[in-house]
Amino acid sequence: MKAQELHGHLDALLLAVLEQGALHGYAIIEALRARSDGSLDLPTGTIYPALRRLERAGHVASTWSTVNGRERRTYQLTDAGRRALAGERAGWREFQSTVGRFLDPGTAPGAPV
Amino acid sequence: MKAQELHGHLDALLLAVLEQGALHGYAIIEALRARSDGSLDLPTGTIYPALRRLERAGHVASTWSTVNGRERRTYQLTDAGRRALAGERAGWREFQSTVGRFLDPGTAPGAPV
DNA sequence: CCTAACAAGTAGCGTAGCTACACATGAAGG
DNA sequence: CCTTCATGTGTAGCTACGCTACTTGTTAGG
Repeated sequence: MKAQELHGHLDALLLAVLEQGALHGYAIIEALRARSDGSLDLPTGTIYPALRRLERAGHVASTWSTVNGRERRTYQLTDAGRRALAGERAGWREFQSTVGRFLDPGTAPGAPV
Repeated sequence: MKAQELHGHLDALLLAVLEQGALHGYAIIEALRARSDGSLDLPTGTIYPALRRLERAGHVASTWSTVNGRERRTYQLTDAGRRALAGERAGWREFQSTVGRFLDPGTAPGAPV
């Protein structure tokens, strides 16, 4: 999948992944790849800056820990992040229904696929 | 709707609108606004360059005409454009399903909205 | 006359994901 | 022992693309 299409939706994906439990950056990349069956294979140069953006926005918080001599920065959702995720979900639904109206002819929004 | 999210999907929307018949730039903007119930209100600075991109790519062709003393540039889908639209539709479905896997099931475990 | 709607267009900006690096440790293999 | 790979974090610079703000021109209405 062309990952450029993610533009504007990556934050939502990161928040959604972290919703199921705190993870460190590298694990987030693997989680995205696993849960998307390999469709989403995002480079570190995309994920790390995105996580710092989310932290600066207060949507995630990070804590350092050392595992096997390696430094890990584990990210967890904040309350604000959880609220942001809800907003992102609403935005996604609107986006999906709006674009779908043009690209999914015949598929009524809300109808079971 | 935040229109920035369109990133990478605008071409598909334009092709989809032109699929139903040739239109000039201004009319395309109005068609997008109408068919999206006002959600998509795109500025000319977005549409005109996008149409020239599509023309350069060979996905649309344009013809000038004069209506009421006003110059109109009418765009119509080419065969390549029709094929491109089919590809964009496939891409959209994949994108939708991939992102949806992260953002859609979230409402299930909590409370039905 | 002046403003608003119609119609097309460009220059320059900002956001954000990508490429290509650098750096460090631990495990595996020759 | 040394190399290579997987793990793990991070930055600098590039590029794509939609947006803001502007210009040009015609017709219609107050």
